[in-house]
Amino acid sequence: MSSELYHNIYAVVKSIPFGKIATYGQIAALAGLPGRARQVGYALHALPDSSDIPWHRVINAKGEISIRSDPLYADIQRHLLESEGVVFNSQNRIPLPDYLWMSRI
DNA sequence: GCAGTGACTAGTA
DNA sequence: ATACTAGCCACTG
Repeated sequence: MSSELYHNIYAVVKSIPFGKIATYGQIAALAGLPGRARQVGYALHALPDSSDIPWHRVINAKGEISIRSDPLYADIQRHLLESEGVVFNSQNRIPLPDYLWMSRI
């Protein structure tokens, strides 16, 4: 099932540049779903692995990788991000001001 | 149709 | 810094 809003979410995620990240809340707001960050997570969850959507560039508001039912994906996501030059700090977090796609200001 | 779940977030303590 | 809470709403059984 692919509603127009889901399509919108995917379009926004696709527009995140290489080496940059965005939060679920940002994606929701840009896709016309202010305050519905959970729906972004659900939309990405419904994505097939073969998708060309850069889902790994979406992280939570703390700069951490959100764990799915299968924790294996956290490793995959981290690896994908590191291959794009994203550096994690000592707490396994991404310094948001350094890599955030769009400023929160 | 109702209740539980979840790749979330901002607020409060 | 961590822990808990309310709000959020599509999806699932």
